[in-house]
Amino acid sequence: MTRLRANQGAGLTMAEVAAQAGVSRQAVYLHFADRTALLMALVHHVDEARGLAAKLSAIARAPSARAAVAAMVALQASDNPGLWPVAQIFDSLRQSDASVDAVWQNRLTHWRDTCHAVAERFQEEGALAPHLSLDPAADLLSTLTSPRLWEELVIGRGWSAERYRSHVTYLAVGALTH
Amino acid sequence: MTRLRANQGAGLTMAEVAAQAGVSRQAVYLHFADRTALLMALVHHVDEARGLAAKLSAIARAPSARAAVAAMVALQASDNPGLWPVAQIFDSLRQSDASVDAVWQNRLTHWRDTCHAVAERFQEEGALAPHLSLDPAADLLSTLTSPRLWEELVIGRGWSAERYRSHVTYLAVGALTH
DNA sequence: AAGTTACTTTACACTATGTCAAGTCCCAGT
DNA sequence: ACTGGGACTTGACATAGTGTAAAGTAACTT
Repeated sequence: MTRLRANQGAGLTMAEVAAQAGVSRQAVYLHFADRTALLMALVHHVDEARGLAAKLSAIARAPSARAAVAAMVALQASDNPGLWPVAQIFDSLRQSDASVDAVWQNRLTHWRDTCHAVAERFQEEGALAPHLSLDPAADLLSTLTSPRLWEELVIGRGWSAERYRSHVTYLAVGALTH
Repeated sequence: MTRLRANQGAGLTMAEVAAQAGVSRQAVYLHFADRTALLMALVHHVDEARGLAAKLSAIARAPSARAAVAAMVALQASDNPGLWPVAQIFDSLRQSDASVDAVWQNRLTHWRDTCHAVAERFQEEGALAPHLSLDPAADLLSTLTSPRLWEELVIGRGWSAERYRSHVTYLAVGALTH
C-alpha cells in the first residue's frame, strides 16, 4: 500500500486521498472499509510514527511531578504542529460519526490516565493544592495540556512553541499546587 | 419568518431546518442565501435573545478585576449549556467554510478584547503577575474562559456548573496574578 | 381588481460516499 | 507452462445533501 499524506485538513475526500496516493478511488475501499476506518488507521499510523508510547513512558519516568508536567507540555509543543491537521479532521467528524468519536474518546482517556498518574505524584510529594482532590486535579491537568488549548494559543494567538511551553508549564504547575 | 430551533447539533440539514420550521425546504432559501447565512443569522439571533451585550457591559462594570474574571467565568457557566450545540456546528463548519470562520473569529476577537480590558484592570490594580505582559495575559484569560475549556470540563468530564465556576475562576485569577 | 409577498411543488445539476461487476496485470506455486 | 489469486483498473450505479430554477397558489395590501 502506498503511503498516505495528510492534506490541509479541510475537505479530505476519498477521491483526494486516492489521487494523493496515486491510486484509483475504488482502490482505497479495498484497503479501508470506509472513510472512518481510513481516519482511524491514519491516527494509529501517526501515533506509531511519532513513537507516542515511548514519549508517554518518558513522562511516567520523570524525576518529579513538576518535571512530568513540563514533559507533558513539551510533548504537546513538539508534536501538535504535525498532529494538528489530523486532529482537526477528527474533531469535526466526531460529531457525525460514532466510531470516530470512540477512537477520540479512547485517546482522551489515555491522556487523562497519564494526567491522573501525575496528579498522584503531586499528592505523594505533598505538593497538591489543598482544595484539589485527585480527579479534579487530573481533569484540570488534562484540559490545560489538551491539543485544543495548544491550538488556541499557538495557532489562534500566534504564540511561539517556547512561549507556549513556558507559560503553560507554569500555569499547569501553579494550578495543581496552589 | 417562523422561529428556528437548534437540533442536536450533529447533522443539521436544510431539510431538517425546514421541517422543524414547518416549511418547505425551498422556503428556507427565500430567507437565507445558503447554509452559511442561516448559521450566521442563528448565532446572531441567539446572542440577541440572551442579551449578550448587556452581560458583557456588566463585566466591564465589575467592581474589581477579580470580580470581572468571576463574572466572565459565570457567564460561560450559565450561557454555554444553551450555546454549545450551535457552537459545535460552527466549530466544525469553520474548517470548510471561510465565512463561518470569519464570524467565528469575530466573536473570538470580541471576547479577547474583553479579556484585554480585564488584564489592564489587573495591571492598574498592581495585581498582574510580574512575568506577564498585557497581551499574553489577555490570551491566557481568553483561553481559560473559552467555550472549549468549558466543554472539556463540563461536557467531557462531567463537572457541575458550580464546580466549573469555582475552579476555573480560581485558576484564571491565579494565572493572572501569580 | 391588481399586484406583492410568502410560500408551494416539481425538477434539475452537482458533489461526495459507498457498492457492484467485469476486466487487466503480474507474480507464485505446482 | 498453466493456473490462481492479489492488487488494481474502469465504469456504472444508488443515495444523500446542497443549491438553483420555474411555475403555481393563497392571502394581504392598496
